[in-house]
Amino acid sequence: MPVNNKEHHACKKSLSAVRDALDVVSSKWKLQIIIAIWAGNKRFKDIQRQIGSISPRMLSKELKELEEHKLIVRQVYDTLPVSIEYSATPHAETLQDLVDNLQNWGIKHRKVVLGK
Amino acid sequence: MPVNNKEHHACKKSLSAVRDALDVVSSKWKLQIIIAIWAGNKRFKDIQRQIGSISPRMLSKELKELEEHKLIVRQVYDTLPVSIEYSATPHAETLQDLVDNLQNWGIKHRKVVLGK
DNA sequence: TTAGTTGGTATACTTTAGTATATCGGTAAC
DNA sequence: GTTACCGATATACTAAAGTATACCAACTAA
Repeated sequence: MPVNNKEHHACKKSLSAVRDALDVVSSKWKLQIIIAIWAGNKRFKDIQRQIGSISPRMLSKELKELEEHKLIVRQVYDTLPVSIEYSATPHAETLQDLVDNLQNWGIKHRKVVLGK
Repeated sequence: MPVNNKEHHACKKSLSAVRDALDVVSSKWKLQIIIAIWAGNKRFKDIQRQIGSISPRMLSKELKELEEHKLIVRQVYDTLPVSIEYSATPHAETLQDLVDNLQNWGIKHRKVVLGK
């Protein structure tokens, strides 16, 4: 990689944007939760059962953060008792490409490290 | 995002590859170190000075891990005293696209969260 | 002779992420 | 009336990541 290369410059210019992306994508549970919701699980307990190993504390915390990040929405239905449904936003769908890229690089990387 | 969607399936199929990529990319220092090396810094102290805030302990640890990941190589020169040079491998260059994607998603994401 | 550079290591600490487990008020089914 | 489900919260803990600071032997330049 040459010095002052255009791509190098593009890479260096903003690691804070990279950090923003990683805040979402690098946590142990956030992607798994979104995937569980994409798979049709809307309720707290459904998501918890789908993932299997997440504690209610973490699920609660991560759901709140995902909502703050506008990746999911929490809807309260006026039933008795109230029921609550989580759904993924269109913004969450934009994660798909990023996750694919991470995955593909991960596969390539493993081949390089393990000597193909 | 519909259930049983092809893209959804592709996303779910291997979160472990995503984890492999994140092992490299989500640490506080690894990318910064590679960027410092790309910028022409080859020696331990040069890299440390370039980054500015990294402790020698972390730099040492991260350099070792980057070498294990085959992203950099450590060369020992038979001078007096011995001098050591780090350089990035071609494999490290493949990170460029991934980092660009993370960065672009991060920028998009910030716009969404802050309401454009 | 003394101060500084090099490529680190050692020890101890804090901070962040994640785990484990018990509990809650309300409701519904048996 | 008791047991279980729902959507969580509370408290306490462990583990992983990162920080702070001092130090080292070998060498060099003033």
